[in-house]
Amino acid sequence: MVEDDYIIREGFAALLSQTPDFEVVGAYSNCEDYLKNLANDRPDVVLMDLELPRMGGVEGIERTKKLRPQTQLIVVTVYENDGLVFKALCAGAGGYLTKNMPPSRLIDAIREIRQGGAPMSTNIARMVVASFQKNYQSPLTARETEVLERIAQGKSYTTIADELFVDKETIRTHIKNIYWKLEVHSKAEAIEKARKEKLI
Amino acid sequence: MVEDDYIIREGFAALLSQTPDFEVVGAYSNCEDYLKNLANDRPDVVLMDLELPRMGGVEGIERTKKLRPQTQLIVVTVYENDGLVFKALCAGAGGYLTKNMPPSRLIDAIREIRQGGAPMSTNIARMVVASFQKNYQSPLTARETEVLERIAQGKSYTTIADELFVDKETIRTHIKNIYWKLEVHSKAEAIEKARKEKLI
DNA sequence: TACATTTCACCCACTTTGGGGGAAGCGTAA
DNA sequence: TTACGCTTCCCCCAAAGTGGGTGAAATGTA
Repeated sequence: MVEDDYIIREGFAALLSQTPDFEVVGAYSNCEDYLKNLANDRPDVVLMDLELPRMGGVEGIERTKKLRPQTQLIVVTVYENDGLVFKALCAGAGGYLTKNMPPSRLIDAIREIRQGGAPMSTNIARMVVASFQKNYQSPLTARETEVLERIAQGKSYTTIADELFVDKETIRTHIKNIYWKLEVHSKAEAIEKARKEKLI
Repeated sequence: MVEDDYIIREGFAALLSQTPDFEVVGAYSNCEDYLKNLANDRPDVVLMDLELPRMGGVEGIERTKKLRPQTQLIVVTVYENDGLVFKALCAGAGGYLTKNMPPSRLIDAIREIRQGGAPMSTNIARMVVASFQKNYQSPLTARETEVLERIAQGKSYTTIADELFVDKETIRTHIKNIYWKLEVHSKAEAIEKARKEKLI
């Protein structure tokens, strides 16, 4: 466990220690000490806070996965901020809980991740699923979206024209209209804006 | 509810009907009939099977979201296939359950999605979270990965060179090495392969 | 009828791309 | 020490791609 708040850390440790089949092999207040002992502690599951002194939790997750890939990490934090959630998951977190949960949820979550699951708080799960879904009120037409998706795959105008069975000039017209609608002037800008607004 | 198996459909309908606060406004064996009655039924939550005669479940989800965006959909299926799961979520599913669950899970899931959650079976949640994570044994170096990520953002060699504070020629060398390692000969192929193998 | 969408055409100038070659400095591991 | 991989930079070439401009016809829909 890595958690800088003494009260919470000891509380969790006490809870887990008295649970059958659970053993707390380490409880640290910062990532540096935790990583130093990672090879010795050999944890199955790590509970990781994100707001930590010096090295942040996301970097702690990354380093853990590099040093000991089989380690499972569950983020336990107060942050429900989009960016942080996805950074933590990309870094290798296998679960994400917010601190407003009943303590029993922690026990369940650890069992769940050991059984091949991905324990998440309600809101986090929704954010994760929503990240797959497109914006339903796009300024782009169906055809333009189709073109932009292929642009985002790195395809050239010629390739796209062949795939859609139209002339290269048609694709160029679509691109011009896309740029005008998105108020951009290049592929990179268009892709960035489209991804940000979930148009593709 | 859209479910082509009579036994399952009637079983679920019976279960839900006798649960307090729940009302079954429609139980269909195919998407066509379901969509025809969608405006009339005005469901809060739809349980959607994926293997259906004629129109598939994924298209059913898409059409539902276009006709009535506020509708919440939970996929209930036997398929745990990667492709289908992500297609369903991209199409607009807000939850995904596999049929090997206890019936009580269905009730919980409907309550969960109404409270802003995203109910998922254990394995599905893991697949979804895993989709954010990179391949830890990439053939590419850190620098090459950095370059390829920017290529996938549609940036030109010149732009990438400026961002990384190196010469355009350096980027060209990296690209050549990336192409050689991935055994590809163009941007589009490199992006496709890198995304497929989760190198970026 | 008016409008949006989709399709195609031609002009220009500039950049990008993929492929070939070579090389120097750096650190690490055999 | 040697060898290797990584990162950096340089040169050549030809083909293709890109962004911007203007115009227009066919379709369907409100």
